[in-house]
Amino acid sequence: MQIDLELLYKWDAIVKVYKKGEIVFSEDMKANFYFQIMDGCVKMFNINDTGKEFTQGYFFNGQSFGEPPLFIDEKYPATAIAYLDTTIIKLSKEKFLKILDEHPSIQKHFLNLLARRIHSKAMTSKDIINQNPSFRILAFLKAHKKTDDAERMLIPYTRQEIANFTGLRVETVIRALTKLKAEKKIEIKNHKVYY
Amino acid sequence: MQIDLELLYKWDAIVKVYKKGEIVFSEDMKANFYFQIMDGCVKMFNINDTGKEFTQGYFFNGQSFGEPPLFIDEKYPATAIAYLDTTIIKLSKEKFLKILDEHPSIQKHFLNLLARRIHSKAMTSKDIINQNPSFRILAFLKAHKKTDDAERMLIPYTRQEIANFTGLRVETVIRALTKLKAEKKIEIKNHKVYY
DNA sequence: CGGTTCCTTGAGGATGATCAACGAGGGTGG
DNA sequence: CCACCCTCGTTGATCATCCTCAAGGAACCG
Repeated sequence: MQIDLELLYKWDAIVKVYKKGEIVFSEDMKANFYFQIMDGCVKMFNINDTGKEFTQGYFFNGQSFGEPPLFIDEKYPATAIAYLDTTIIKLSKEKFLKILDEHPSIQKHFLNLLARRIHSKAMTSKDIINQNPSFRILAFLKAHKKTDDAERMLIPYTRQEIANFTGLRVETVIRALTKLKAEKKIEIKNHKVYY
Repeated sequence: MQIDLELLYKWDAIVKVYKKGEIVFSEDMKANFYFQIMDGCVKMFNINDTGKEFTQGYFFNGQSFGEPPLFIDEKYPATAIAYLDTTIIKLSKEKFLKILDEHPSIQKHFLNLLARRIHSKAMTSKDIINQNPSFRILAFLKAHKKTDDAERMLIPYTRQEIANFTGLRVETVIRALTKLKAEKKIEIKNHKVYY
């Protein structure tokens, strides 16, 4: 949970429901609001000239997203859409910045949040750029399995979604997964991937 | 300039000179220090299994680098080396965090810094992943020319360095640059690239 | 000058993208 | 309950792009 809901309400935050597929903000738009998910899921992504998607990330219950441009007066580098029907609480940029000023602990919280995001973006870049399909996918699986548990866990993404995260095509993902299965790096049961 | 030198000295920061090519920290190392460049240049990069480099970024006079892991107890995601003979002032993690606690304006400064870094990493990813060589290079040139000036400016990077930034091979960069020159998107005079 | 680093070009090859077709599963409405 | 549809997964064949390898040239520096 990022900012306490009580506090957000006190500052006149408004709650809005986005239908699945609805755009929350678009690439190159000016950033005017702080967004925090109360329920649902949001996807951030880019589309290139040929229509191929690159997924920057998914955000879930309690998480905020699209904050960096609020701090630095830059446009959004990606588009955010509701991946499911999603309830979002939003607060104007000015009030958000004021809350940070008045609550050092919240400011510190965002410092940590942004640090984690940079770290994960740096990891993502190095795990995709210059790497072969199997490596990219394995790195993706590792990153999305927070725990270091030895035991296998179900990966809740479709092959297309994995492709969008890794900059590959579906067919390439499928063929790489088959190879990884043969190498016992993953399991596939009933078309579901376990890592 | 990040943190005032006087303040750093007051907290017993130490100054160290790194010879060109010397490693400041390595990928997967624990983060124990805050680093700020007094003079010189530092490169952050990763090397993949086949020895190919991906450059995460260069840092110059007055800039700090490698801060995110200080906030979140993570290992460094990349290696930092002195690109030139470089003088760096370093402060222990604990004292760095204490300075932030005691100086809200500095904390805010880092919030802005990290926001800028995330933004730029998001841009880099979308400009590399799923994009063709010319597009990647053009995006790189645009990003490294801060000003929006119409006039051309000299790009101070070798073709190999551009390749390392964009995830391409030197030969591919050279061939793409030739094409871009023919399309008048860049100029090349005496082997030097202008954008 | 001699050496080093950087740039350039060509030929050939490998990898992942593309295109096309089909199969499997799950949900919905008649 | 079955038929249909829609999304997701799968496979094979072909293609294009970028990488690789090899060789040599240009610029720069002590």
